[in-house]
Amino acid sequence: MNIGDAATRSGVSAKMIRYYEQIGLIPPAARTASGYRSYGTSEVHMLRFIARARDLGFSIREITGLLDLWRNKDRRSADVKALAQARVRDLRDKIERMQDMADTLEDLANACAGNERPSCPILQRLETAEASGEDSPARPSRSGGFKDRGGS
Amino acid sequence: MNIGDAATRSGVSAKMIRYYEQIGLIPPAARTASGYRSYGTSEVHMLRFIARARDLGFSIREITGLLDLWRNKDRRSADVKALAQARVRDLRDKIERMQDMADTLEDLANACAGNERPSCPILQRLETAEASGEDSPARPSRSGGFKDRGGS
DNA sequence: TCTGGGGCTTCCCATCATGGGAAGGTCAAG
DNA sequence: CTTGACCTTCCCATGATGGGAAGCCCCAGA
Repeated sequence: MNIGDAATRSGVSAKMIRYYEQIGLIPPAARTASGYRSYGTSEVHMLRFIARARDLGFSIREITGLLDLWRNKDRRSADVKALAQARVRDLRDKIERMQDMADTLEDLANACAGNERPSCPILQRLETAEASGEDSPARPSRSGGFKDRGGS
Repeated sequence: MNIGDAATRSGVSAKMIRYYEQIGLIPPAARTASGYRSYGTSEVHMLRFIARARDLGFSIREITGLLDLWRNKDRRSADVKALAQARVRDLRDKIERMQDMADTLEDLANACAGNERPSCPILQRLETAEASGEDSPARPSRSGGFKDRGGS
């Protein structure tokens, strides 16, 4: 089948299939006499594998490793497990920090009166708490200033 | 203080500070007579806010809105509140999707023996699609939303 | 047999956030 | 005054992905 069919069947865009081939993630596809890429079910299979892994947040680099494990008869499940667990740790950590920020943001919203008066108390607190400039931008003398040599 | 100090104090690299200024995320810094950018504590504070938001996966566009929340004091508090609440909803939604993903991966990892034998359900699962629900036919759609920059 | 439209090819460009590095100006300590 | 760390701008690269142009190919319909 042509690349378009392979794309719709695998869920990987034709552009991406060519890209994956170009960077060596997948081997070069067979070509028809006129130069069209030609795919079979095993290629589509592999592309689906890649699509799934991308969906789960694996980077291309990680997928390279997964593909190696997948294609290798001697693959060790421990390697696969370690990869997945690393991703999970990564995600859990990120989720935790996102929850922190969501909570903060929610507090901020709840502290707002939500009327037509300007300024939320928390916003003011944030500003005045830290906004006290100390250094002054070194005023005059030396008219030298600033050259913008030739930029666009 | 100079950009280097601001960078180390905020956790945003000097490169990124200039970039943020260039794209208008932060206002142009004051300049010394010789052209050096000059920062005060409020700028550092703002940069730290940005760093945290970036770390949590907010896009620059989203951070623009978040910054308006606490930087723009002339806003009606109702607007501030609505904006904050919208962000919170977005955040909770993303958290939920990330949790789904983490759960799926964790299940897969737990089902993996993690030994020298080659059978690991993760690989089979990846082969046969359906990691966590129906998969949409021709729509690649890289699990919407959160960015996964800089991982393990 | 011709023709039109859609699919295929490669190539270049854009994105977003980030970093590397070059070429040159500035500053502060020795 | 020299030196080395720091700053300035500008250009280029990355990783994944998409957009689009120029040109070739294939098949169905007239």
